[in-house]
Amino acid sequence: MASNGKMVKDITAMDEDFAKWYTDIVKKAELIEYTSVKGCMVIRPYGYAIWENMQRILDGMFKETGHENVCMPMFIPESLLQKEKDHVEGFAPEVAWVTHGGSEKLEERLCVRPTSETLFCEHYANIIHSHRDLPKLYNQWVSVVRWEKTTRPFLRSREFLWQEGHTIHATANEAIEETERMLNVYADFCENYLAMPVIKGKKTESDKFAGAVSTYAIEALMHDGKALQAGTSHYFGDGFAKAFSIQYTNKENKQEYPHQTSWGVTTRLIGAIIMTHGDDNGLVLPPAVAPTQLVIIPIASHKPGVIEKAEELEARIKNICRVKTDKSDQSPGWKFAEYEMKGVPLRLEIGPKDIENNQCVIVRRDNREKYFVSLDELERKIPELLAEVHKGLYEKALSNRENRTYACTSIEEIKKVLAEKGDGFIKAMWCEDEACEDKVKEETGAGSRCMPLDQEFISDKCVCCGKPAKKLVYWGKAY
RNA sequence: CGAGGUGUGGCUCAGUUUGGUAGAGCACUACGUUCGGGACGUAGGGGCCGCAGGUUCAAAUCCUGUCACCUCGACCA
Repeated sequence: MASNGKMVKDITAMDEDFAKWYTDIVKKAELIEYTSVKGCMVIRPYGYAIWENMQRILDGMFKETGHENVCMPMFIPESLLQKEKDHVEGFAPEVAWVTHGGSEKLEERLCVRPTSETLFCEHYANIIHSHRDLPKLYNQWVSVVRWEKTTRPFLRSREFLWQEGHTIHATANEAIEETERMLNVYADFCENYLAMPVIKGKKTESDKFAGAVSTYAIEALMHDGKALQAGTSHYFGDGFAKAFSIQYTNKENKQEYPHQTSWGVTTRLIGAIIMTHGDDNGLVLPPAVAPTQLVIIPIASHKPGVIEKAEELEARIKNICRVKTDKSDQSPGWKFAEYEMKGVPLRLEIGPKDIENNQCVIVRRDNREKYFVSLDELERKIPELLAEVHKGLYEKALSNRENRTYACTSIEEIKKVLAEKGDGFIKAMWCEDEACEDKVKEETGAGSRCMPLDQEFISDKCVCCGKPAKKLVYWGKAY
């Protein structure tokens, strides 16, 4: 029982308060516990159950798109990591090295995987010989390690859980299609299961994944106005294939280099949920991934018949939602606060008065709306309310994003908007010159987030240099 | 790695200026009364005051060193 006291003040306040609010939730909702290894966290059962639900849903989506799960080693020999130049340059600063096996020094040190492209490539080189061997559509659920300097639970930890999809195709087009397909799967997942609206877009050249030809991402806006990259999908071209000598014989009996992709989402999505839906009373979980979707709280449970009725209801509704009954001897008020802190979407109160009237009280977590529901109606009403909670969360998040998205046509305007209205997404045109991209970030603090797939026209001039603009870019401060 | 800050029961902190028996609230344990928004009473358990030296009759408090963590920069799913 970790929860105690009230939440830390207004979440819309300054950065520092927001950070405090966030770390408060991860502790009090019993999502994580810190460890003696800096930047590494224990994901507690409640937090892990959220991840398990995400895994189950995503895995189903991956199977539907024809992907198979595999498992690569945790260690990458240094020579293997170094085969692709851009890739190693991007990751070298943040990898952890294994230098000893037992008491003996290793001849070649091994890095703890920060991502597994190189391992997949080595494997592809072994198994791909003919066009008949393509495509290969793989995915793995593992943890990776990146030796970050500053860390924050779920958003940036030194070890984190993720899924990484890796695919290899005969043609560039097929690989590009795969890259876009998986980006859409992620967007679908975020919007329809996590109730979190996202912007689908392409990263700028300077913001690409190390070794990629192009990187796509979904970007979400947290309710403090900062952007969070919620998932990425990369197209590699044949760069890795060349570096790792992956070749196949095509139908004309010629040697060809295949084209690759990779894509991933991480436990960072849990952080995204906290910062998208959470409020002053704690966590708010989207029903699709909530470990408990409905908690039954008996009122005056010492009185005859109350516990029995609660148990009876639990048995009845356990087939239609994930339900739990709290029979502990805490006071009802304590329990209300506790399950609000933990973000349980629906609360069902059942007490002597209700039993007398053959009804119960159901309260929504997202807006605290109260419903008196006849006990005969539960099977119909509960799924309906869960769907409404999802809808309510999505709409609230969407309107927050819309209210915090500003179209600007000059650096001065960006500065003014950010100063007057606070952080958010800035929509502005760009000439595709990296110098302008850097200058906008330097002067306003807002970096380029992505070039949305749905391009809009705001002006024909670059927000920075005034030369002809080529792309609409979303800019923002990011986690 | 640069700049600031903080280390005192599980948590949040007071006490440090001016050295003199280690404190509070919450949490925890037991029993009883409660129960529709974080209940109440009674009794209890839990500390080398981050660590190491020094000054002193006496150090959480003063001095020196050291370590850890946090915030802000730079880097990042």
